[in-house]
Amino acid sequence: MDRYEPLKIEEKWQKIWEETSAFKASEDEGRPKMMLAEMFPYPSGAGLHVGHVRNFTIVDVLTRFYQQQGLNVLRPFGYDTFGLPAENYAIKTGTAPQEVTKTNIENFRKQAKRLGYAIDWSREINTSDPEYYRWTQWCFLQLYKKGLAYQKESYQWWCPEDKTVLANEQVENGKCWRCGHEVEKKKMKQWFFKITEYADELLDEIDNLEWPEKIKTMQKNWIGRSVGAEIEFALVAGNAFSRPSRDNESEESEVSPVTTGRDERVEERSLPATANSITVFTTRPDTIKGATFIVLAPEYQGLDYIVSDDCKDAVAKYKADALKKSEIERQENKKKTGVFTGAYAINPATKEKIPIWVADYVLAGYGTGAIMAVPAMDDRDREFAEKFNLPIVETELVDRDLYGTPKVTYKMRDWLISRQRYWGCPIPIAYDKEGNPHPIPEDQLPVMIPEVKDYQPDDSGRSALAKAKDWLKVTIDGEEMTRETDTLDGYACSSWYLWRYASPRDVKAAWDPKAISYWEPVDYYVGADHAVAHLLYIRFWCKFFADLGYLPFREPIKRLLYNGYINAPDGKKMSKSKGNVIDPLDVINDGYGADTLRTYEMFIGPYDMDAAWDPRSVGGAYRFLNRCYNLLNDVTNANVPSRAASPSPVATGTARSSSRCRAPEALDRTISVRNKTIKKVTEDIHKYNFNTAVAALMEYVNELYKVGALEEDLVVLAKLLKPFAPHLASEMLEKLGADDEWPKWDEKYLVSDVVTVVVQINGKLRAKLEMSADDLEDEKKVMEAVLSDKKVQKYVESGIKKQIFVKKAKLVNLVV
RNA sequence: GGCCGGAUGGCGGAAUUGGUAUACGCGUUCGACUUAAAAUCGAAUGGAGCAAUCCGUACGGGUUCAAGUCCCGUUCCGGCUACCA
Repeated sequence: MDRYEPLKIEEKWQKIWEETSAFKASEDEGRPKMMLAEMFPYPSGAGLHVGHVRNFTIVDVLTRFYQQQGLNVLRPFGYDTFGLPAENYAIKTGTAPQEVTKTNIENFRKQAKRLGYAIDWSREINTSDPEYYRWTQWCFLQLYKKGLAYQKESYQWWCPEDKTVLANEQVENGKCWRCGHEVEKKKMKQWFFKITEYADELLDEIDNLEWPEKIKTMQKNWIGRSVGAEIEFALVAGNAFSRPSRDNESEESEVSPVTTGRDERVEERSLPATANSITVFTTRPDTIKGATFIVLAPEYQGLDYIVSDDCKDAVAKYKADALKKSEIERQENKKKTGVFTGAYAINPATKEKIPIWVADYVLAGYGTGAIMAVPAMDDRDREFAEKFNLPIVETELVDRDLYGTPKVTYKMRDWLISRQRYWGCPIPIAYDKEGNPHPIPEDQLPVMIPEVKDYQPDDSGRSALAKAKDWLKVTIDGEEMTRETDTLDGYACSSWYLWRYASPRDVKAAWDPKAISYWEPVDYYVGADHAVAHLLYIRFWCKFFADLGYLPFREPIKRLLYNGYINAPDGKKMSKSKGNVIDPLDVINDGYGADTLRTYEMFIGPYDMDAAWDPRSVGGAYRFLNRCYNLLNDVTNANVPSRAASPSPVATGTARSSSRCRAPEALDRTISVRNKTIKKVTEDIHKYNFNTAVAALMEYVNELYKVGALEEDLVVLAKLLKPFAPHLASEMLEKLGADDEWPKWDEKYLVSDVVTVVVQINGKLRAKLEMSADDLEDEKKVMEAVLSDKKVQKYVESGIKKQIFVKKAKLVNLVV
């Protein structure tokens, strides 16, 4: 009698899948398609994480489920390889990131294969492969041509110690995540993508997506559309037209690092600088009669024009203080501060003269940087008014359009894509002698990443690309130019990779229109991160390339599944420094095998909730698969004496070709359970309830252990098991001589002849009666049976006030 | 501060959407097999009680024949966001 040896079985099937290219997909107009993908991983040196396994296994369960249902399924795989870790490693060791990346990919691929994923390996992609990033550069040029890639001055986080720009998430409490040095803002000319151009469509189409509500809400909030009005408040003559004595232009360019604390939103806006009026933005123009003062942001451009002489010093001091305050200080201290400018404006609705104040609770980067304060309606305005004794008047509402012009504003800013880093996709731009940008001609792509010896960035604020002196020189249309040394944000590389999967080896185009229109949009996209950034950027690019005619759809992802994290047994995040990391390969190699690991991670809890790893529960998944294997043994070796140590009915009561071993009732019961299981597992997978699908399979196996298994029971078991434990299931199906076609259930086996009726007295369970299903149809018969029950009679001696019969629930409730 | 989720045995979690609370798994206990252990198989397992029964889904109310599920209030926990006018 053989034992369940997962590593042996898994090696065998992985070899078969590899040699037969079992999951290679190709377009077939005659068959319905299904495309699934996970958010492709960054191949770190640490290899696969149990979190990857959960993510990839969800995709794999769905992939195999639909394969077994006969769909033409594409499940590709790729690597998101640009990024800081490889660059840091290069700086530390002098090893080229290309080398590190190559090693890491090989390791990831090997590990993913050990998990038995149904991947079409011929479609593997890697964003740092020149054959890939030439098309990333092509995408950039399309955006550039349409004016959606542009340059402007902007402030960025800068670590003076590491001499590098930092992304927002690399700044922790105002300090560099690597060296702990306090970061500062540095003004640099930066490239942006004009995502705001698509703000409305990105927002409006969210509601049509089959995405988790959580993600949809986050995207809506991020875009942050506010419908309101801009209203002009005339300044009171006398203080309105005095030009400031000194030229403040130079000062303006030094100050006003307007930031919002959000990624990629470091930016300043061109603020209105009118000298005789102030334009405010409000979502409540109807409350204008309650506007008793105006507040300007400290950075408000033109502020100096309106300040009265006696207030100049106070305003200048307040402004200087506000600008000196760090981001953290401004975020932490929410107490209202501000100063009077000495100026007044006229409320167009009430014709009242109202004072103009400066306060840092008004943000320069949003709206016009000026607000009309309605303390009777707005909590912040009220707090400010109370603190500075400004008038608070109850307001009657007026028509919204009476005094202003309708205006829509967004919280979302354009996407900053410049990175002063070596290990990224070079921006395909060169500058002429005057410093004007020129696109690199498409036939000169890719702009290769130059080889350098030293990857460390320096004080110049330029990436290490600047050190490749020869590479910097380029001739375009006979003119000598200098290349851009910034690289693209990694999110640019991942904004189109799903389309590359359709024709990954295409040398003529980024993607093949025919292949794209067959496979995409993606049916299922599964990930645990990037709720806003990546998932918004890819939607943006999709709309852009649809407008250009390159894509036949405007939304790239039909259904999104957002899975939870797997934490350490103590409930904390796994991390190398805490030493609580579970290595999935260790779990496999310990003898449990990949099927156990996969099944366990699907059983661990609802897929979208965080879960804590429980080493002991892994054994539970293993025992379950072991029981499946033992059933297989019993059925295929029916004439062999039973396991010596196991006098279970399975071993003694089953035979390959005979149902005589089971009593007729047991046979009926098994048919019913089998059909119920098919239904439950099928419906659960459709609802992504992978944990209860596995539980249903466990129940099924428990039942087969009790009453004995027939060949047909095991064929069904193996088919249903295959998405979760494909190696074992394949082995079972092979031994049973069956295909893997997804089984169907028959409703007629789901209804049983005998039903249990529950009797409640005053809502409390008091008795259970067995009854024929036919009798249940007749309320009179049911009540007769209920009232003749001795236990029930005991409770109803005092008489029945009311009786309720619920057929659907097979329940009777008696009120006494 | 705002928005969105949660709270069920010793633990992870089920519950047909108002109808038998605790499926399935882990753990624990007992039994079988074994020289023994592991593995495997079987049984039990919310709490109190000899029992009949009573109490149990964070807490306090309510609606209902019937509430884990619906409504009102409270307390914790998690996520996102953070003065966005």
